[in-house]
Amino acid sequence: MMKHPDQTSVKAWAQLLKTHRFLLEQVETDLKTAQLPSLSWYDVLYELKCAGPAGLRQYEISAQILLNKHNLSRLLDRLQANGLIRRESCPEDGRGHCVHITDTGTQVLKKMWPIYGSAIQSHFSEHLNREEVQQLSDILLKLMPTREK
Amino acid sequence: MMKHPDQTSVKAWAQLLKTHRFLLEQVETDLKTAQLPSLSWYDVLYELKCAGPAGLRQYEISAQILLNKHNLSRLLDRLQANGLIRRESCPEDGRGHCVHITDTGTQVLKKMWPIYGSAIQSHFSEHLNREEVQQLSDILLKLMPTREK
DNA sequence: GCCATATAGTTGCATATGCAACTAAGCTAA
DNA sequence: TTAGCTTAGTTGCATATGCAACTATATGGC
Repeated sequence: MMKHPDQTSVKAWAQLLKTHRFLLEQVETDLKTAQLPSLSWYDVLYELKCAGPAGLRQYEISAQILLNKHNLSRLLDRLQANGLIRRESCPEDGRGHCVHITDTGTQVLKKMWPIYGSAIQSHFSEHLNREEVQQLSDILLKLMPTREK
Repeated sequence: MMKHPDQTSVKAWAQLLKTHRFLLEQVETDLKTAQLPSLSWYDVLYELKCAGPAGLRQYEISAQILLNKHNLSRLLDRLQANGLIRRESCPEDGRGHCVHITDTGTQVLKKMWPIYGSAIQSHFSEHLNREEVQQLSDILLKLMPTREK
């Protein structure tokens, strides 16, 4: 026997989908207008930047940005073709690759942030007060799986 | 001069993207497992169902589900090819079409809801209390453009 | 060591999306 | 009326995504 959600929950869910779609479109448009790559590129470059010189394995990036491995593989192809990342063979695991951000990649990341940041500001933060931002963040976090050790 | 978002806002924004991606994947998987069509089909069918016998113009659907016209056009192609909707020429406007849901479409919608509903329940509502659901809904709504008359 | 099985990543194919150009019909105003 | 602009919807092309099958290496039991 399946439990079904109440009306309020359904509305909230629908609102989540709709608002997300709306905001994403705004932000992507801002990036495109500034002739910058899309968010998915930013995500990968950002993770690699945070990882530092050690780089990341593909499955780590995959887990981090919630993109499945086949799509990540091809996203990395594109990034590599544009010289923003480098794949190196992995000493500890012959199957895998260590992915590193290149200098060009770092520069692209630097160029993207002002636009991306101000898009977040103007489409998102500007419409909420401190408390709302915090509440939203907390609630969304509760919907994600708890990371077991 | 561009204003930039504070750290908390950026975290909340990132959480929005991530949680959305995570939940969508869960729900789509549930639908696929039950051998049902994807959410985008549901969205269209649902809007048409609500519209009743008068049907909807494509631009109305487009505005409602925030899907641009070219993609909607092809989504409708697929729905029509599967016999779930009907496009009729529009008496008031020779350029446009009136889109109607078929009986088959209504049946598909009916079959989808139990799965979709219980997916919303298990991946979404179940993890939040009443107050959180309401807060989330309200906050998300504030991020959407205010419908001017 | 050797087999079965699991994991990392890639590739082929079908489908979905974004963008720009297009057709066709309505609207406005001289 | 008709010329110029706008709107509704479709189509071609490039790109992105999902799914399943594949290669290659690693791991665990015997």
